[in-house]
Amino acid sequence: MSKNLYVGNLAWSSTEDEVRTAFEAFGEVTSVKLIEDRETGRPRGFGFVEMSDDNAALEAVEALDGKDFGGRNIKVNEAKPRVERPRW
DNA sequence: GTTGAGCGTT
Repeated sequence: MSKNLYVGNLAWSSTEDEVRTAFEAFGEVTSVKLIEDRETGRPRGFGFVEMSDDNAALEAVEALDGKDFGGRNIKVNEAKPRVERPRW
């Protein structure tokens, strides 16, 4: 099973590769998505990490939540289900 | 050349 994770309080200098590497230390990372402002293009300082193994994802949450990352304490939690694009 | 809560548009 896969689990989707929310990562917040990221440094603006943080990249998807850094986040991916940090989470790959606990399990296989399916995808990494850093969110940035759609209007201005500026990084918002948070993102999402999808892991193939849910228990590994929980391990990463417990291990990386509140930990120093990029000079800042990041917040890691289970992400809320994103609304799929409505198509009608 | 900036800023700081927070859940994304593939």
